[in-house]
Amino acid sequence: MGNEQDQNQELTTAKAGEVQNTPRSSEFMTDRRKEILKIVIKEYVNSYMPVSSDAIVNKYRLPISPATVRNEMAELEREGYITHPHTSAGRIPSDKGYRFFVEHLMERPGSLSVPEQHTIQHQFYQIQLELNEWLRLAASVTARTAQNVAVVSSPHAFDSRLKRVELIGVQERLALMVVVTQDGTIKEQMLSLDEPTAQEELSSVSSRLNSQLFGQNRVQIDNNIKDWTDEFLVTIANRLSETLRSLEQHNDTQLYREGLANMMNQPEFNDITRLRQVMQSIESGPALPTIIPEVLTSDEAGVQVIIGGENRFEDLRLLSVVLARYGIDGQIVGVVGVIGPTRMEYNRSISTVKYISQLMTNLLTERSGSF
Amino acid sequence: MGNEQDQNQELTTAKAGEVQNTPRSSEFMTDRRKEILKIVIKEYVNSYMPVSSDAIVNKYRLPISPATVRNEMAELEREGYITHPHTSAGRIPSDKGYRFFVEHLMERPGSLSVPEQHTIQHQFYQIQLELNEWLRLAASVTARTAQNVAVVSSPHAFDSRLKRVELIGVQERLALMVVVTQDGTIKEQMLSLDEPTAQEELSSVSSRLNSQLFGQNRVQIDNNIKDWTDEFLVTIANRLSETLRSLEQHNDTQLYREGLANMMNQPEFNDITRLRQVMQSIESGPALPTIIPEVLTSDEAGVQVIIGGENRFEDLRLLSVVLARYGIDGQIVGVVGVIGPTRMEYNRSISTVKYISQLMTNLLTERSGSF
DNA sequence: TTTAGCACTCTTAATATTAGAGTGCTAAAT
DNA sequence: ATTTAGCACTCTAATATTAAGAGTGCTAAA
Repeated sequence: MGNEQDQNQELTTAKAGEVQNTPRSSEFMTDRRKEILKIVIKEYVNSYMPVSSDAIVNKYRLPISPATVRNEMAELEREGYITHPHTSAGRIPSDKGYRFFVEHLMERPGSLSVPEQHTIQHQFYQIQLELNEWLRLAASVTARTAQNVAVVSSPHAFDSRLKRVELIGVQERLALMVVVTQDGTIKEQMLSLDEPTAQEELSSVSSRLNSQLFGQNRVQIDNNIKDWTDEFLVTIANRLSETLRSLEQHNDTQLYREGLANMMNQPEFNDITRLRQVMQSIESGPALPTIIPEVLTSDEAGVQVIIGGENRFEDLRLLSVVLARYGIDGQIVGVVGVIGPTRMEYNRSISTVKYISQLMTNLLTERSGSF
Repeated sequence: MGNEQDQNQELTTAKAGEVQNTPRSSEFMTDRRKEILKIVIKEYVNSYMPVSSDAIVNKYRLPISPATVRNEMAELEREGYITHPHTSAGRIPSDKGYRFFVEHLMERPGSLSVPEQHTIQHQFYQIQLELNEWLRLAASVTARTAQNVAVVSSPHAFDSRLKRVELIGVQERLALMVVVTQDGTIKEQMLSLDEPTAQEELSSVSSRLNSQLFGQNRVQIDNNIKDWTDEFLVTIANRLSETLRSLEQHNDTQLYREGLANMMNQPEFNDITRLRQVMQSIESGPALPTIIPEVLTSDEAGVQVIIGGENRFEDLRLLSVVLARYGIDGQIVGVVGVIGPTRMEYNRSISTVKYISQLMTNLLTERSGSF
């Protein structure tokens, strides 16, 4: 409220605007146009109602007339930053408008508020120790904080090195193999054995594997066992190597989704067709499985924003995705993100994703000490 | 088609019906009325269209007139087995009608078709070894087979006995504890330690725990460690005991849901309000967390069917739930189920749930050999 | 360059109209 | 004692009609 009034003081005529402070990146985007675009987005994000020239002038007490605003909006539309749903409707932002907003207009996404940080930290403290569920819980916290759908991918290791392997007999011919890697990943796998095997033998095998293969990655292990002779030992070592390989492959990546309900209630999804389309995109569409590996390998380290599919993902047309990597680059990384309607609070989503990815990185770092 | 014609031969007059074969359980439900109810349900399940007297007579070539059918339908309605959406619409089954159908009219749900069984078995073969994901995969297979939403609860143990515990150093003061119980459950837990501790010491502790506490449950362990003196050993043993307790408590139960998309496309959910309501019930409603523990402790061993919430669960009003227990009674059990609109193919859902619960039981049994 | 004024367009809601589907009831037929 | 033909009646669903109002774009004046 007070905020809006402050900003209006910069807002007199276009000329005055152009003369002012910021080194303008484009001839077209005068300060006044920026301001109008900003207001259109702000209002539309809050209300999901097309924004009219009158409303802008009245609500924000601008020292210019609705007609002037209309002229400017017409220009903004010509350049593709906003549109009309129909002739006699107010303006709504286009994807290009959101893009410009996110890059130039939005207040720099700061941190979340301190109380919020505390709430999240508190929840994370509990997550920390619950290895099985921590990704799901992280997704759930993210969804709640960003008030949208959250996705979290299980972390993917680039070079898994054995920290420890245990073999536990389950039945005469069935054993459980638990593999822990240097980066803290745990993978369980059942092995069916050709011969009945006692726990003593399994223990002896695992202790030999531990002492001889500790700290090695898949390639080293494969090399190492080439000239081993004990057939049983080699069989198990092979299974171990396979397990490490499966960790490095993407097909092990799991995606946790939470908070569909948050998004479902947004007014843009009062249209049943859209709601269904959007749900399916998120549950089983092709976009996420494409984007996530990209983010994992991207050079960009920070938060990435994809608005309305950005012409690449048809099924994300109505959605925006805010993503960041978490983990330790080059060793073990995953993705955490927020999905919502293009009309989302970008600032909040970005802050959330940034903060949570940070926390998740800390957790992983802790867990993967090279101790 | 041929099937329907066969059945019609029993269908002449009400009197003839009453005289016939089956020992009738109620005065009211003559064979003819049963047949009509059956047809109404069958048609409605296929088409989601209210079923008219004419349609019944024509499509099934009944040797009676539409007027007679109307009279019978009026009776069925008076007794609450079917209803009208409005005066000039055909009949649709009520929950009571579905209930009667499931109990008396439906062909006994047999097994799934052999090819289907093979498909499922094939998928299960892969699930078998993937311990981390097997529940999710089971849910996913169930959803696909029943063409509805599937839920699977993680199995809950009544009396967890230690099979093996391993401690793996992660950082100086951070260790990973992996607990495997007799019934094959694996639980990982991070421990933060008061003092820096080397792997050797951790290994020595775990081997002592293994040898002294093998096969014991939480109570026995608590008893056992009372007079231990090694402080560190006691600390760890306590954490172990806590972990076993958490396995026995319900708060560890996780619910896997799959196939929301299947249900979303049903025509009854063209109404956006219903769709949202139903999604929320399934994602976060109170009904499932109430029902599942009931099923876990119920005397009823077979498949249970809850139609339209059966007056107990307001948020399931539009849904039916088909549930069965899997696992080993008294040791470790979970729940697998199918959720869909009340207008579901009960036969198929029941067969599916029956078959899958069977397979899951086998898997668990295999895994929990008292070897 | 800005703005007042105004014609114009399009949406949305409300209201009417109509055809047809399917029933319930009555009275005749078996 | 059932069953059925016949028919009046009810309600839906689709389509058209109307009217009010929101908000624009354009023109001409400030």
